[in-house]
Amino acid sequence: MTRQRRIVVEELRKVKSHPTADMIYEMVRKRLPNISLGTVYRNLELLSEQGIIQKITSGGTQRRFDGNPVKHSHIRCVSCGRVDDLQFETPDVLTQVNLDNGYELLGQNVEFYGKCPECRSDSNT
Amino acid sequence: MTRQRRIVVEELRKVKSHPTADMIYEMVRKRLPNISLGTVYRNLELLSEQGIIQKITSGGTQRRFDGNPVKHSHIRCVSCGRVDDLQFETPDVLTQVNLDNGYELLGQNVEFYGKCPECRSDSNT
DNA sequence: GTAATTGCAAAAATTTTGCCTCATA
DNA sequence: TATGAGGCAAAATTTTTGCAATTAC
Repeated sequence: MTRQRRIVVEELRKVKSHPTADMIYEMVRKRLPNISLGTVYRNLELLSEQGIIQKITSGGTQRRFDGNPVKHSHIRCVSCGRVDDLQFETPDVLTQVNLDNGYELLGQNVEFYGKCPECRSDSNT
Repeated sequence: MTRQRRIVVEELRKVKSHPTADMIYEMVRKRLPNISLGTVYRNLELLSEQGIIQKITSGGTQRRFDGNPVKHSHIRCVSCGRVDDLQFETPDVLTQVNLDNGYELLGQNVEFYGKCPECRSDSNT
């Protein structure tokens, strides 16, 4: 666990948002001005493989990361792409789905989408 | 509705899989050898804005598209990234979630993940 | 001391765009 | 025929990688 890796995790955990790799790069750079974007990518990849953070499925073009390793639901703004956590307990109906397609079911996640407070007020102007 | 756009839709509807833009490009190219990748991208974007097809949130680095404009659930293979449709009716508990975060709720989707038949047998060898 | 990691820069991969020509309605 | 769309190629964006130097344990 290098300094770079530790600080990537710390910065990611500091925010409740779900930043993209280059947002994280900018955040980390305030503390480690010499860190390179490649290192940030390499660490995000490693950390998510190890289950210390998670990659979240993204609607847009860029990946987003979540400092919370525990699966939970998100809501994504359809206007600006921002992703927030959502208090939501996965109901049993989801975990007990019966697959008939040959897949081994490993998990599930509910994705909500909507319009975030900022974008709502933008469209009111 | 040009020939290119029509054939993009036709090819996308032909498959039950959820191809990436360049997979669609290759499929369409068999019928229209001169089509350009840019056109495919432009049409996929337009068609999904118009609700004729949909972009689906993807775990990986590339976007995937779905020829079926009706929202439905998917299961993604954690090994190979392949995405299949899933017969699954959204339960009421999901549509009646009470948000307290200022978002306007527009919809929701359940994402399942697992290991596809091919990848299951790969790991058995 | 050894193996893993970093920084840097180049490359790869994916998506978007400008511009001029051509096709569609 | 006017407008929107296509083809091509360049650019922009996002992610990955090779390599020599450095760091963690």
